[in-house]
Amino acid sequence: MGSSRMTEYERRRLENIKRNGEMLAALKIHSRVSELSATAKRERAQSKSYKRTPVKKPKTEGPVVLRRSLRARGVPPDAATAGGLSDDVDDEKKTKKIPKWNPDSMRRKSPGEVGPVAMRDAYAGDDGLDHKLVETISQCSQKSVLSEGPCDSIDNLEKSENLEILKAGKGLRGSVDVGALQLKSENIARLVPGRIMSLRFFPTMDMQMVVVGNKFGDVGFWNVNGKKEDGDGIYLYHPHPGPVSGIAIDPFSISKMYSSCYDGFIRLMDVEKEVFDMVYYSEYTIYTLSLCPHDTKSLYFSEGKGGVNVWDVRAGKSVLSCDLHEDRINTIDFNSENENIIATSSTDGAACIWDVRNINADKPESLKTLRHKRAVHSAYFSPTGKFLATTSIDNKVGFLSGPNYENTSMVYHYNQTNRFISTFRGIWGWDDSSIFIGNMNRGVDVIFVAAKDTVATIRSDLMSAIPCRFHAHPYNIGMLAGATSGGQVYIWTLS
DNA sequence: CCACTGATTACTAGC
DNA sequence: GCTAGTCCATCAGTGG
Repeated sequence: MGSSRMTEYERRRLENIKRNGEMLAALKIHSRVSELSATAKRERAQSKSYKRTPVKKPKTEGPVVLRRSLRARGVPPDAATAGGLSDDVDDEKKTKKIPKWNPDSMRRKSPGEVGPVAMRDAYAGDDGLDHKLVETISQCSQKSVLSEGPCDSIDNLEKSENLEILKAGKGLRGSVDVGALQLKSENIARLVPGRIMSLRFFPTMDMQMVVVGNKFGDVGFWNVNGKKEDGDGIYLYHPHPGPVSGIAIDPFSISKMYSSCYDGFIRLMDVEKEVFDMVYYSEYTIYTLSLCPHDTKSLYFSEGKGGVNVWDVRAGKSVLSCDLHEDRINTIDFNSENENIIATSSTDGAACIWDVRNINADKPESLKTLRHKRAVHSAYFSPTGKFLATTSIDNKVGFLSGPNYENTSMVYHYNQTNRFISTFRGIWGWDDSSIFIGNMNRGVDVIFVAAKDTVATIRSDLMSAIPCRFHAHPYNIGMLAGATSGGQVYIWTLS
């Protein structure tokens, strides 16, 4: 590499930075929200943060063997070891390659083995609070059982559509003035080290609990109302050996939380048994995980290059396994009005709507396909199910509408994140009016369907990083969580 | 068709 | 405050 090449490289790099700066500047003009804070010194709000045990000695184990997705290599499912727990422990597991750039994954015994892991063994904090999370969730589930419903606050609701929605395990609906969403300093915390890949609220009104999964296989919990003596309600676990790609909590039993991992594992955190149980393991990379809302024994997840698997947790077997896309599937979402209808988004550039009762595994045909010019990173149905919103790195957010989703509209949104920032995914709030989506200027853009445009940007001086993954609290209208690639979580509230 | 290479440039940990 | 390290994303370009 000669010095003249370096100079040329440096020049191109500066040009790129300048060009991106101009793009951001254009975005700023577009936004109707004050940009006063864009260059202002940001206050660091890090009073709350995860705590972990000291780094254990890195253990070098045996010969290094790289596991690769068989599906990605075109090996048919029969030839793979995909399947349930009856399969023998894969020897490769014990010699799994530990990336040298990831000291975090070496700090303790990696739970990359088949079988249950006790929650206390997976606890990664050093504060002696390893049982506090169990107590908190148990108390909450106890209440739910007594009230014979998802929670005991149903009586406080108007006897309306919302009651039915709650009983069905769905989220509540309602409109929110986005201008009223506030980010308070006590609602910011760092839950895990490194990049957050998945984020969920616990579906209950009895507490405000978020859980995140990061790139190192850590899972962090935050009881937002947790007391200071309880570690601010922040608890860190390490149940997976690699990136946590999906989290799903049973809306009828919040003591059951599923999580998936790039390394092919699905575990069930069962608070009653106090273990991270092994539910599924295969050679394929699992990119996303979803729980069927009305049939919570059915896990839907994506495998390898374009595959979808539907796993019956009770029976311990697959009820459907087929290739729906040409490349990795990034999200699977259920239509709340008709839960036989799902939407998938894929790196192959398509977002598809399917009827799960009618998928021919040999020749699957979608009800509807929306094509983007590049990879699609999410496809989510609106709260009523009447719209589908897609997010693609082709800098478009797509909306499908109409009785058969025959109407398409594309809205410009800058979706270029670099390799250190997770991709943006536009998520719905509590009604069909708009979606929330991160932007590279440390804000949350609100795109209104009717306006086909970004009509507001939520910003705060307290945000020190880009929020890229979001979840709207299913039962607490106006409570929005955003996660960053540095392990932080922001929670906006209405008051 | 696939495998590989190179560029990208936000954030945090740690001095 | 500043700097080094990050490296399981993604795309474009290449070479077989």
